[in-house]
Amino acid sequence: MNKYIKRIPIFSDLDEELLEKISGIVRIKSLNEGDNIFFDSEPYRGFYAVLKGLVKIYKISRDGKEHIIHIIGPFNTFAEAPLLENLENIIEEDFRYPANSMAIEDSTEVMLIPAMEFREILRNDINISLHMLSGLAKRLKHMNRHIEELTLKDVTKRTAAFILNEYRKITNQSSSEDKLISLHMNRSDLASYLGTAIETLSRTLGKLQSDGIIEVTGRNILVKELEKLSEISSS
Amino acid sequence: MNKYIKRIPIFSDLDEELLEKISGIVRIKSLNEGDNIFFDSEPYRGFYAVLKGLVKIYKISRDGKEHIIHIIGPFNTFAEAPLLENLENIIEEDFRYPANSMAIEDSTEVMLIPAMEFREILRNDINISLHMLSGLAKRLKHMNRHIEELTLKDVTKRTAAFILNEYRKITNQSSSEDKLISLHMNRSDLASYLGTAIETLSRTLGKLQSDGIIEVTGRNILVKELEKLSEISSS
DNA sequence: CGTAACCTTGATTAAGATCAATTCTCGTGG
DNA sequence: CCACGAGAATTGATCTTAATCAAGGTTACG
Repeated sequence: MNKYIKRIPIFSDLDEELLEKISGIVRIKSLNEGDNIFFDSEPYRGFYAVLKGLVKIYKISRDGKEHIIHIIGPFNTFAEAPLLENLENIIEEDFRYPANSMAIEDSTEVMLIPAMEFREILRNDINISLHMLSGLAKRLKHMNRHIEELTLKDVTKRTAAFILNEYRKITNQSSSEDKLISLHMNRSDLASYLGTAIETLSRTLGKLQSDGIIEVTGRNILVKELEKLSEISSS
Repeated sequence: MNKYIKRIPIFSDLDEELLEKISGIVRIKSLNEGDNIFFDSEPYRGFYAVLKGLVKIYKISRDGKEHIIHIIGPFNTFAEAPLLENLENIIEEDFRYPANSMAIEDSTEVMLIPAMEFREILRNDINISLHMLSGLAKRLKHMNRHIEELTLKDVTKRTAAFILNEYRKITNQSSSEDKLISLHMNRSDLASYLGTAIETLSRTLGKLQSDGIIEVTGRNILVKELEKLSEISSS
């Protein structure tokens, strides 16, 4: 059995037998930065879980620009919607991935959970479906916040909110005094996720640094004034 | 039994006995435009379904401005997230509504599905949870599109996309030749939903009208050039 | 070292927010 | 039935933010 499978929220708390069954249908894929996972409109195979690394979900606009909608980290799932949207019908051909996805870190690992097989499991186990409900609800909440931020806030506020969020992620899991955040991605991806231009992001980070609130070194950010950062993001 | 209950997707296809049970726990509320349903941070009672009319979900930013995140029409549900997010724990006191909600049409009717009672039903019936999964997945998709639009498109494109979407809703349900769309809401709400200012929306609608693409009369919009509208929204 | 990708900084421009002033609409009471 | 007033919508002028265009500077890696 894959050693990471239990750490994926929707599969936690399942009995061994079921976990074995799921382990039997999944496929692991190793990727490097820039490796594609699926393309927009490609036939739907199933959904994914990130085991290691970082994955971006993005769309390409008419003028060829890339726009990142989500960034998915370890033990989070993505692309479940096509599977869940239509659990009754089995007309598999019509299902397509609704966006593109790509690894944005080297040695990223993802797990494919094939749609057909998983649908059967889902229909027979209420626990999984309850877990998935809870997972989707959390995602909804996260997206609500994202929408809120995109409409309510200017680039500086959005950037501060992002850094703050990363900071909290780190301090939550490791109780070390280390306030150093690693972005794990380049300026281009971060700018796209924050809905701004690379140049604007660069200037914004520069401003936050010259104000003594953060210290930027390449892809690392050291938070110096947590209070001020929080103040900016929610003013 | 409430006559509308079967038209709510998550309750469709359930057997009569279960429907009776659900009917027994829900509460109907009649509202007029401007009537509040719940406030941000208010203790969570349960989720809602719109039976008639229109409801907005919104946040108030620090500077006192209102920002509409969703607009919910008949037979759609809202505020399920707090219930689903934490199905195991019963620590009800910590649950709060994550935003405000208000009726934006006269004689709106909503149905409250109380959290405690419904949780029990959900745990015992796999059909409901599968339906809810499918409902949430659709919502996710819709939100994805909304995020996409907010980041990818300028106000004109967003406005065109909105009108196009309303147009399709109408032509899907009634096969009449009537291309007249009713907004069912004032400029302020629409502007907020589209993430722009009232004045900008007004100018944008004016421009689309003077270009002969639509015809605006108060809250009604007549689509004159469907092709061009579609062209604008996706250029 | 050399080159390409990445990042930063500067100057200019465009979209849309904001402020301000009218006009329109509609409900109410004389 | 008309006049009035308030809220809603439009129109105009100005200002701000951030996108775009352009040029250097840094870093990583063969």
